[in-house]
Amino acid sequence: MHHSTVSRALRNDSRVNEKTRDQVLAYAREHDYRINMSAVQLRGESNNAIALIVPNINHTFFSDIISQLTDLAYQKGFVISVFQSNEKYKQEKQIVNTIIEHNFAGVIVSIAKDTPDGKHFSLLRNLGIPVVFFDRVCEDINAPKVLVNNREITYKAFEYLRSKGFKKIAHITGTASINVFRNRETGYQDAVAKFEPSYRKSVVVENDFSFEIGKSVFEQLWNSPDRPDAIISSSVNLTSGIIFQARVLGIKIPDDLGLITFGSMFASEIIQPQITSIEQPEQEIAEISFDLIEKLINKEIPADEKLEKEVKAEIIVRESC
Amino acid sequence: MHHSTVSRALRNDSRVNEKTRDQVLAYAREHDYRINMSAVQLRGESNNAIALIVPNINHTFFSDIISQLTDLAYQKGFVISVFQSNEKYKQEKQIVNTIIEHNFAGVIVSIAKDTPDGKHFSLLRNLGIPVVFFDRVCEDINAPKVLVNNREITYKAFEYLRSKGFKKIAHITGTASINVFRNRETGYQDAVAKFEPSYRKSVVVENDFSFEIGKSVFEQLWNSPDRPDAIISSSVNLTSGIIFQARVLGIKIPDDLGLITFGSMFASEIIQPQITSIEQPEQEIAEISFDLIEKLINKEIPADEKLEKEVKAEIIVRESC
DNA sequence: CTGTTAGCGCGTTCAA
DNA sequence: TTGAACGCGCTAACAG
Repeated sequence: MHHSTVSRALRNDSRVNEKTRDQVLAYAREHDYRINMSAVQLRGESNNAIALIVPNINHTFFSDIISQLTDLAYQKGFVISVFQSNEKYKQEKQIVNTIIEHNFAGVIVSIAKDTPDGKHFSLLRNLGIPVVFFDRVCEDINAPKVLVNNREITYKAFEYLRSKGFKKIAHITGTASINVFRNRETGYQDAVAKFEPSYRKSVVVENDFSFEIGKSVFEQLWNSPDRPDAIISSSVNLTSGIIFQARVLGIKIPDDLGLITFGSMFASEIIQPQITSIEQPEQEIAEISFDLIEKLINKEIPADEKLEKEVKAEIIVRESC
Repeated sequence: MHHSTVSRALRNDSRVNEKTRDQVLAYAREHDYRINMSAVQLRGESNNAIALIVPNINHTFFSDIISQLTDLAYQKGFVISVFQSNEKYKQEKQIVNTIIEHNFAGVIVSIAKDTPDGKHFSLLRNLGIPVVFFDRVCEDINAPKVLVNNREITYKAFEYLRSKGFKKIAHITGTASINVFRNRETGYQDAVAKFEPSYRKSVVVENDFSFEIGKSVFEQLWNSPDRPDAIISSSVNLTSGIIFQARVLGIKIPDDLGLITFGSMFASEIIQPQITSIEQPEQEIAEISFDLIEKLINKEIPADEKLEKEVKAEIIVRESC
């Protein structure tokens, strides 16, 4: 039997005799035959592996999205391959090289903190590998993007704190070079301008968000002349530090200090007081991102489409303000 | 210039003229030329992508190991590609198929809860792709394995609880079909036999460990005739539920109930009381696993070597017992 | 329905 | 030092 007949049989090509096909399949099963994807890809055939690049796997927001995407992809016959940039532009570029070399079908990405531009991603697209950005995006490149309403929700968080009687609301967030944190800051500034122009305090944490940084930033803030009576925190790691240090200093939440945090605290049920939080719709982000990359791979959308989808975070009211 | 000269130049083959090589490299850079890995692999060349299969990305133990492995791999020029089996044997087999089809250099794996045997992994090896198991392993296959001293540490946890005066120590753990939980149970049974033969209570949770399951299992246990005065819990998710429900029922930890949990609670600093925990050396597990897969890939170890490395978990004493 | 041929991009021969 | 020819495993196109 000729190998091209075998090839057809294995792909259930209708032109092959049933008996022949069954014979081939039986033999293949018997001998654990596997198609060689390298050869398939060499011929330019499609490929069902999608690369997912995240700054940090070890972070609830991203690991939730990874899980969701993996499940979605399986249902559609795709495989998600996860890469961690570790917040480093350099590693991100290395990953992009690997993706090019391994000829992935598409890429879903949330960029590292210090990624200055999207040249490496343009390159991907020039080589025919479509890219979808989510959450943290490159602004100098036209590509489908899934964004969170950070500006709006921060504004609303401020508004909510005010409605609870807090007057001196501070904002602890990340570097303005990332759209996510810049937009939160804009929302904060807008709210300050609207509601309480007399108090304004933003703390920008350039380091990685951590428990320790949260402790020290909070203590410094508390002991400064700008002592706030409420805080909007951009990260659960910082928030843990804030809660801990507040406890150390004998500060009562929410009596002495109101608190709203972006992100959900693991086991938030057993932390007292339970922290009011801004929850981002991870599942929706995953769904939209996957839908977009699938359409790009199938060329239903051009790869340089300027397409921005916004999803809405929401405030889950608990006990901290 | 002939393409084979170009090929040589790109690989820094010594037989090519320096001037020619520089010319080629300049041109390649200029045009963003990338080598086509499919073609390379088709020729049977090596490949620097290592697949990592975990039951759940969204779980501290595994996401820590993923992070560690990713960093280690980068330092050695490898790329880690993470796959989530979602605790499903079926998905695990699909992943193995993908790995075969994409011809990964090697696989590091911790198996799903319902994986009955290691046939799919034997297949990998028969096809020349080496496998290293860590934590949850297949017992019917000879391959390098990285194991945690679960039996011993559970025994010690029991011993420690006893030293604190607890008499009725229960064990909440997972299905005995997984080596990890079976060994913990053995450690528990050994300790019971040694120290306190009059009380013995194991609860095996077959479902996925979750906050809700933790709540209900604990409440049931507390209201049963076998009410314990201390618990060793196999999962932080279960533990959260236990803590929550204990609070609901007005049970004081550690006064009414002693508690030791496997795994670290996120933000454990702000949970009161702080929970005494059994911490597994994620970094060491990652290092040993990577070292083993690297040696297997380089054929410094035969792929079917029966090689078991044991790492030691340790008890971090906090306030819950 | 099945066989034949050609070529995907690369690296390895062998020859020049 | 370079070029030409071949084949890795597969599939599309064409021929039978």
